[in-house]
Amino acid sequence: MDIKELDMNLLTVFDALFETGSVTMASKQLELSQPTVSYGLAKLRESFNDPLFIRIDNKMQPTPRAVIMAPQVKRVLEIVKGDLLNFSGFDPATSAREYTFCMSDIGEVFFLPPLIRRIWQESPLTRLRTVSPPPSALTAALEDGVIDLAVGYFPDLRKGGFYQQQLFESTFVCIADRNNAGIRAKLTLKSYVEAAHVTVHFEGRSHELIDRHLHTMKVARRVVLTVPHFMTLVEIIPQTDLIATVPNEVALQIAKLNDIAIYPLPFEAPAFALKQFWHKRNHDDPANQWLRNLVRSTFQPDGD
DNA sequence: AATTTTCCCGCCTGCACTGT
DNA sequence: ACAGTGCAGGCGGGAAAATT
Repeated sequence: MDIKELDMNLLTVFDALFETGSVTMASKQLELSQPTVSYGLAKLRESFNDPLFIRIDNKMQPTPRAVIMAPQVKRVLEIVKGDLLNFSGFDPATSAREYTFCMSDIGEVFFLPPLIRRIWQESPLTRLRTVSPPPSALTAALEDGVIDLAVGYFPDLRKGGFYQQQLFESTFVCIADRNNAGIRAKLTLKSYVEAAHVTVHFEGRSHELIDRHLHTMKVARRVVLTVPHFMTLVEIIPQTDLIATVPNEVALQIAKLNDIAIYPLPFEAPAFALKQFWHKRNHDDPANQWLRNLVRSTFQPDGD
C-alpha cells in the first residue's frame, strides 16, 4: 500500500479501538460520532486488507495483525505528538546556526564585542558573519534572508515589509589630535570652521545628517580628505592636524585605539537613532526573535 | 508565470435505522 | 446495548479559470 492512500487520522482511530475494545468507547475518546469511528474502521480494514477488530459478544477483539500493529501505531503517534507537534523550533543552547549582520566598520568595533560575548554565553555553537552591502543592495539582502539583522543607522530602510526597533540615540562630537595647533582646550566655532576636515562617507550615511545640519546653519567646513572607513581615522587623526565630526560612539572607540582628543561640537549637534532592522519574513522566527532580544538587551539603555 | 478565485466532486459526519 | 449501513447535508481539496 502507498502511504498516500493511508489517512493518518485513522491511526488515532486504530489506537482508540485497540485501547477501548469498543467502537462506541473509541468514539467518545476521540470526540467523534459512533458511525464516524465505524466508517474509520471500515477504511482501516480496506487499507490493511484485514478485519483488524472482530466483534465477539460485546467486545471488539483485535486480530493477530492488529496485535502486531498496535505498538507500531502507538510509536508513530508518540513521534507525531511529541516530536512534531511540540516542536518549539529553536534552542539557543544547541543551535549551531550562522547569523549574518549588516554593520558599518565602526559598528563591528562597537556592537560586536559585547554582542559576541552575550551570544556565545547563551549559544556557544552559533556562528556569526558581518557584511556591509551598499544601501541599494541592503533591502534585497534582508528580503532574501541573506542578512538576518541590520544594526546601526540605515535611513534607506524605509520600504514596507521591515520592522525596526530603536536601541539608543546618538549624537556627534569632534575628534582631533591632542596637540592640534588650531584647538586650545575648547573647540570654538571659529576654530571648527578654520580647521581642515576629514569626513567619512560610508554606506550608513550618518555623515549626511551633519552635512545637512551644517548647511542649515550656513556653516561651511573645509573638507580636504574623504575616506570610506571610520577606522582610517585611528591613524590619520593623531598624525595630522585634521579634525573629524563623528558619532559619539565612534569617537569613544577610536580614543580606545589611539591617543586622540574628543571635543563637544561648538553648536547643537543633531541626534540620530541607532536601530536594529529585520524583514517580516524573520519576524516570527524563534531564532531571529532570540537574536533581536539579545541585541536589544545588550544595547538598549533600559534593556536587561 | 505566479497567485487568487471559483466551482465541482468526493469525503466525512450525523441521523435514522437494521442487524447481532 | 452496541456494531454496522444507507442517506443527506456540509465541508474541504483540487482543478480550472481569472487576475495580477
